[in-house]
Amino acid sequence: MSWNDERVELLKKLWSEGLSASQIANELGDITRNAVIGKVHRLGLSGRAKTAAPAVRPQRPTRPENPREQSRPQRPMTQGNTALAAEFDDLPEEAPAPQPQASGNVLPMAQRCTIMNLTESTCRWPMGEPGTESFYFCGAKSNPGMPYCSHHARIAYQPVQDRRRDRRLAYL
DNA sequence: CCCTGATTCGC
DNA sequence: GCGAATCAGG
Repeated sequence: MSWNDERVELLKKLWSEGLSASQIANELGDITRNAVIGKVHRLGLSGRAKTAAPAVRPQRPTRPENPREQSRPQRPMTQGNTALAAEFDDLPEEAPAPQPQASGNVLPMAQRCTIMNLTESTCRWPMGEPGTESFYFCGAKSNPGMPYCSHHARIAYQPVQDRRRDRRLAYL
């Protein structure tokens, strides 16, 4: 399949809505996320919702030799749109009761992810003993719609893991 | 290991 | 222009 106007338009829409490349690829069908990303770049709509400027120069270390290295002019990077209003669609009632690990040594207080530090995208896997000073949260990056990071989500939802990222595609 | 976007380059 | 392969990272 190729990029007709409809597909490009849908791509723009979904991309601006904050869907990931693979989600969009999945939606368009018969296309990979690489194709989507490539198209996005060609269309010049890359770079949405970045918090800080990483400023890492690309650098392709192991590639077939590249004779002339051209200096790259540091793109201005106009980014906005930081917040993607995330709503809790459904925190599962079948909430797993993860067993907190009672370990001897815990993170220093300064690094702990407390309830105050939790955001939409921080893993809420409890660590330490609840109700005590040693209690905190995993705090790693959680997956969209999930209260846990991918690691802990695996532990949490072992048998049934039906729901995925298809919720928002229901109306299409 | 799952995922994310970014980049390069042969086609 | 296209996108697989690759890179860098969460």
